[in-house]
Amino acid sequence: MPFREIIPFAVTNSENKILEKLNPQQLEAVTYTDGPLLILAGAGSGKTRVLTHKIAYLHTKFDVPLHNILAVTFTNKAAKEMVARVENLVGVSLENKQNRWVLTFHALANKILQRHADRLGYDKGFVVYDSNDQQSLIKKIMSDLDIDNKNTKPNAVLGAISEAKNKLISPEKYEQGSFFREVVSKVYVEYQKQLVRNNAMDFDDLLLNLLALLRDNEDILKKFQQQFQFVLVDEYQDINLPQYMVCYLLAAEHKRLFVVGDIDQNIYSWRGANLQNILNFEKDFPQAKVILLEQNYRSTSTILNISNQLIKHNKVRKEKNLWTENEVGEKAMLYIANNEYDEAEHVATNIQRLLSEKISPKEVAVLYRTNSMSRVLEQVLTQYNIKYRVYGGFRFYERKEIKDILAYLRLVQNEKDDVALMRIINVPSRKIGKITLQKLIDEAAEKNVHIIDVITEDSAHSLKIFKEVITDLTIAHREKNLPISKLIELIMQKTGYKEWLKTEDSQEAITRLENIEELIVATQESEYTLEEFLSLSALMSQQDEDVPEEETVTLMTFHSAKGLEFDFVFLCGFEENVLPHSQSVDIPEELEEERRLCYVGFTRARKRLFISVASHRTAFYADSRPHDISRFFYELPVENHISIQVSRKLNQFNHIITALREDYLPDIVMNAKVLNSNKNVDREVMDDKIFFDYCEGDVVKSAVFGEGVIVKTIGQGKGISLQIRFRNETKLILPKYGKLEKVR
DNA sequence: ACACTGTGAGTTTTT
DNA sequence: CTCACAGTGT
Repeated sequence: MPFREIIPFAVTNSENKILEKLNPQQLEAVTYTDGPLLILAGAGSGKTRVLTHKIAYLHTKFDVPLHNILAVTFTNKAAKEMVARVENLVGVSLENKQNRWVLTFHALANKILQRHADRLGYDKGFVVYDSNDQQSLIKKIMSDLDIDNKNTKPNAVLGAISEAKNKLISPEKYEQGSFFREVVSKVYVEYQKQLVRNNAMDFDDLLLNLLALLRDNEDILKKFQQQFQFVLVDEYQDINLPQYMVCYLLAAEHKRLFVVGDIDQNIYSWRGANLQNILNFEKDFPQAKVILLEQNYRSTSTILNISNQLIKHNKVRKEKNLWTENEVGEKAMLYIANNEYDEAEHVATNIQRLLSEKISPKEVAVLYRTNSMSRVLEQVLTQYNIKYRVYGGFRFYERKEIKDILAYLRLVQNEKDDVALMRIINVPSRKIGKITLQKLIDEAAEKNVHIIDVITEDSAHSLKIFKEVITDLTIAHREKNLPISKLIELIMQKTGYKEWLKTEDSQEAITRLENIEELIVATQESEYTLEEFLSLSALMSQQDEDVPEEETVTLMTFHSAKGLEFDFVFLCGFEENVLPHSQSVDIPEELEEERRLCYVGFTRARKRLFISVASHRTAFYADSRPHDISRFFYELPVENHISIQVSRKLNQFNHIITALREDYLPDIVMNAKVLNSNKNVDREVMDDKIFFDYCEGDVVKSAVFGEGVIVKTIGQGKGISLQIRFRNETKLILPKYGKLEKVR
């Protein structure tokens, strides 16, 4: 029976508040309750709004208790925001975490499993292993199995195992077929065994175990199916197979599964997110209703047109037509820089200009494809005195000292946690070296017990002391029921960690102490049990940390920008082999993902887009290499949408300019000094190759061939060609085409 | 046990 | 180039 017929209510005032200001499609999406619903929500079309209003609507109109509504997101940040917005709408606090079911997939799994893990053979207080813990366990296993970790890298093995897990392939069913897969297969079996032995789950296990729990325990499944009368899922395009199955199972009873997603914003398929789940929604749920949210409230029509044109080139998608009533706004700017420093200076000067126009730095974001690109930007922004914050770098909970303290806490809570023990048995130094530890590991493996168990009366003094400390802490925790902050202080004291850092007396040690102090303060306010705190800290990322609201510009990767929006967005490195990334250009599916990534970048901007290209870029070890403009450029509407500007440091024979000028000449604004290059040549232009006085015997450096000596010069000025002897070969080079630097 | 040196590898990363 | 780690030397 359709849900709305069960409990008809009159329209109330609060309901009005919830439903007003929604457009017709949003209204339909919010009020539809009859069955499975797929909401295809374009960028900036009010997807979070629909989700939160839907929860509020169900609660207010039908009196559905909030704990009967499950809302799943991918990030803590999204969950947090959703909670805040629902609270605001219904005027009720969702404070009670027991009854709050607006959370991430992993938090959902953790919450259910902490209650029922015994059904799967785990103890109650299992711990969650983060990627660092995973890595150390894999390394330990590979060393146990005598696998050479030079040729087979632990990280690659871990990746393969995770991939298998996401495809629901168990260790037993893992197909071998190659040397690498053989290794993975062996490690996988052992890895899984040891996780269970350590009473630990990795991120993938959380989902797999939740799935197993629901699949194999009718009573538990029924209980949650009945509890969750409504299941809402955010970012459905990013869902993987286990997540999909969890949703399917939980919603099987009431069939009220409401999912929101945007195929064009799937950028995590390399982590197991599978577009098929959203593409097949209507097949999986034949009675499903589909609603398209196509009105964009975020960006200018210029930005939207550019984005739409780009994403049209993808084959794997569902056609939609994102439109807006917003104004046309300013044209996007495409800046062609000489190199990455030039690019960064362009970014910095433009930010400076924006800030001088009283624009808040919080409304400015600088996006790039790879983290390594942030270095030059940071350097130049610092020079320009522009305050910035790099989003996504190190997580607080990933700092060494924090992980050490957490490892102690974990050991106190679960002495089976061998990975935690291995981490801190010699931190601070107790003169327990690799050899000693390896002996313990081997002995434990032999007797099939945990490392701590093989430390006995007969063990070395240092080992006994260590075990004693852990036992003391455990007793203190169990019997005195200490709050976590007090327990951390006790750990600092008893383990000598505090003493160790204090005697070190370096700036680094001081920072570490401060970080631990911060952790103590943070835990003072929480009422979590140790168990809850530990799983929570593993499921936390830096995006969730409460960073004091500062007036700074934001730097981040395209990936981390998803879900955010800014008035002004700078997209750096709009180049072949950067965006699309070199490792994606040959694979059609990955190329489409790169295009989606670019689309995500574009659609972050509300008011104006600044795109930049560096005609030369230094990557890692290599010399500065010529880069071509991204193929995506040729997919954009340039006329009326993009104004192209060229750095004064470039000459008109630059490879990018030559490639572009026929088509785009009218749009290109070359710097006057370059166009009038014969007069008034300034230093920057002098530095550039075509005005160079080349002589025989000069040593020059080519980006492609390295250093060489000029053997012969032919011609003069711009048209000069040079015969150059490089290390292994002699080449005829026309300096106007390739980058050539004078060495001496 | 620890410090030093040489080698190799280096997209993206919601949890 | 720069970081991480394995291997060597004291």
